[in-house]
Amino acid sequence: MSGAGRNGAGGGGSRATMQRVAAAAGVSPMTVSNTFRYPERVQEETRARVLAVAAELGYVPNLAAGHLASGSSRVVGAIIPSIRNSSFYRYVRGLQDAAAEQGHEVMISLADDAEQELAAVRTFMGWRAAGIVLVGSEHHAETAALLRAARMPTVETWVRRGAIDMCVGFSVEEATRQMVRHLVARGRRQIGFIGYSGGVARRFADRLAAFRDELGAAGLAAGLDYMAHEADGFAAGKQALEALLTRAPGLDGVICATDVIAGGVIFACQRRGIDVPGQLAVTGWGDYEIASEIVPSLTTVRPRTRDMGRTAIELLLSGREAGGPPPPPRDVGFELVCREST
Amino acid sequence: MSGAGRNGAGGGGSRATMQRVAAAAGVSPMTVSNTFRYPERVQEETRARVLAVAAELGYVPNLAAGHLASGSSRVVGAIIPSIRNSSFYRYVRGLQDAAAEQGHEVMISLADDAEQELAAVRTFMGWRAAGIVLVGSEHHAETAALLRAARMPTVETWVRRGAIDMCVGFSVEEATRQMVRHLVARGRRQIGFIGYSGGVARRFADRLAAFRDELGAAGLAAGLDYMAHEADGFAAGKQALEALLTRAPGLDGVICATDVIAGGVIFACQRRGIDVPGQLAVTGWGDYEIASEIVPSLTTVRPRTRDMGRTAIELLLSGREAGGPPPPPRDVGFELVCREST
DNA sequence: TTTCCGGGTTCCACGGAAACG
DNA sequence: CCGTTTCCGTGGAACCCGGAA
Repeated sequence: MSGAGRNGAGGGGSRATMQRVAAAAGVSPMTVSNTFRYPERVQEETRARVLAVAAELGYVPNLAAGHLASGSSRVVGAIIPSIRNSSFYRYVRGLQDAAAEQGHEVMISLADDAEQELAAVRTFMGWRAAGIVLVGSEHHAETAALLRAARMPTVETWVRRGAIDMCVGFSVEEATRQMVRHLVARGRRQIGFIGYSGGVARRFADRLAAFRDELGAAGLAAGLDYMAHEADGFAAGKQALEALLTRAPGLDGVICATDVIAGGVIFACQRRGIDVPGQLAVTGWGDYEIASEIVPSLTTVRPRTRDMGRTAIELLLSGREAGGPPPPPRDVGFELVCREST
Repeated sequence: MSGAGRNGAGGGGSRATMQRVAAAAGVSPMTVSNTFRYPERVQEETRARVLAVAAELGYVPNLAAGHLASGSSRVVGAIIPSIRNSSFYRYVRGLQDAAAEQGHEVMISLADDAEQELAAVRTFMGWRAAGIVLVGSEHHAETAALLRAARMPTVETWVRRGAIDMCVGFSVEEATRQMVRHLVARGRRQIGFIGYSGGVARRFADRLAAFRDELGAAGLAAGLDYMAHEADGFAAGKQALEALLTRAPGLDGVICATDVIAGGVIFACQRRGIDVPGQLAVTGWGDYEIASEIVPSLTTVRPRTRDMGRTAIELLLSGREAGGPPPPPRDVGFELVCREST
């Protein structure tokens, strides 16, 4: 750790403070402060001089000090489980755009499991973020306790029932039911479901239940499901397809928990010479970009991820009374996109 | 009660401070501080009591205040241009893992253009981050000026020549040359190159030059290249393939700037009935997961993205003397992965 | 403008208890 | 047996940088 100087010298590098800039520019510290926070309050000439000196010294106002003095930080923390797929991209863009409109910044932290998520929550709380956005409603017990005890404004996304504070999502049950009805209407009779096991498994529990329920309602058997290891993306599809075909050689439809799994299924079908959708109908989830490009293109669920991001910020920065009841869950809806694979 | 402070604003909601925790636990603020920063200095019994009270109040030490007081932050800012593909995932994991080992946190900010990148740099500098990691060497002029003036430790990644401070990457020229030689050795004679235009175009300039140079060295014509619009992922491949085939109906090999473009090319070939690799050899870049799963699987370049992330952190936290010369660029290498598509 | 914090850390002083002579 | 040293947990004072009255 290079015990660099007691103070400054090493590390952060920036020795520039408001005082120094003020001295160098021949103005008072207050003027420097105003130059950055309320430029219109400072005469143009003065402002230009201050900015020039600041640029020369590499000075940027110390947000930590500002935050401490003003008591409000303009940072929103977003914790996401993975950046491997494009729907999170749109989601994060939604967060950032909406936050920027209100003069806030979004900081992102990646967390693959509940443990890491908790650590990230601690950090954001340490920064006294204006709010925190999580994905899903499965968290470390301590995460929920901490956020609630601190009354940190929190939004859980991608789910319709939050466990902590506010939430925004869409009905995965309804989407799953529509998928099943779609396949049944296309004449499919032996339909399987592929999800992920592991830490994210519970995220798929509702879908699996809806899948079974709707199949039952259609008078079809509902025992065909397979949970692939979550670390496998496309490979999960291959693995699952093999398992399902062993159990049900007459399988003629498969509902996948993500477009990536569905893509893996399609690739596996290409290798095994199975015709999609002739022999097997395949559906995905998420409407990632690959869904519209793969051959055959993929029937999938398109959630309004960008809206979800925007709505999360809206909820977070709505300025609800601390202690007041949380606003009701928001539903941004989804859309069934039918393509060649069914 | 909620608006305890002079300016409520509803903000963080957390009114828990060290003082309050100390009072509630019947100890001095110092003991609370020690409990969190140097647990071993505090007697176990006292520590347990403090932690219990802290949990109850939802108290987490205020990092802004801490950083202000100590003059050093344990945050590394990473700015990445996109989270649409899996190589950034591994890269970010590398950053986070390495940072965690040294007790640091990585905060991520997404920036699609130089303007946004500069804003993110400002924010991280405002928080007095311990260091900043950027992607590429194409930045806003002010970005470089600011970072240098403030002596902010900075690492540029994915490139071998940095413009600011330190850098880590691998030789894209050498990788491109190997690709070309690989295709030529496979008997290809009309080889095209597909990259992206727009803001990221310059990132591909070196590759394009190496492509032309190596083709020339092989005695082949090197006029076949196409820059697709960067917003298009897979679709760019389709678009580019059509353009190239129009110009060169005998096209028998194509080098793509990313696996996603290559995937798009393969999908387009499937639609047009072009046999890959029979009629057309296709190569990608990045070894995203799809490369090994798509049919046919993709010959591609596998950069050591995870190592790149780790190395970036290593450089950043190496504790170099402020003002000293930056360490030489680091090369983490790459690997040519040959698969079915060639 | 000046002054006074905000919330925490660093450095050092304090005092009780155990160990030593 | 008592006085003194050592150790260690705890608390006090002086800041860190910028915002608001």
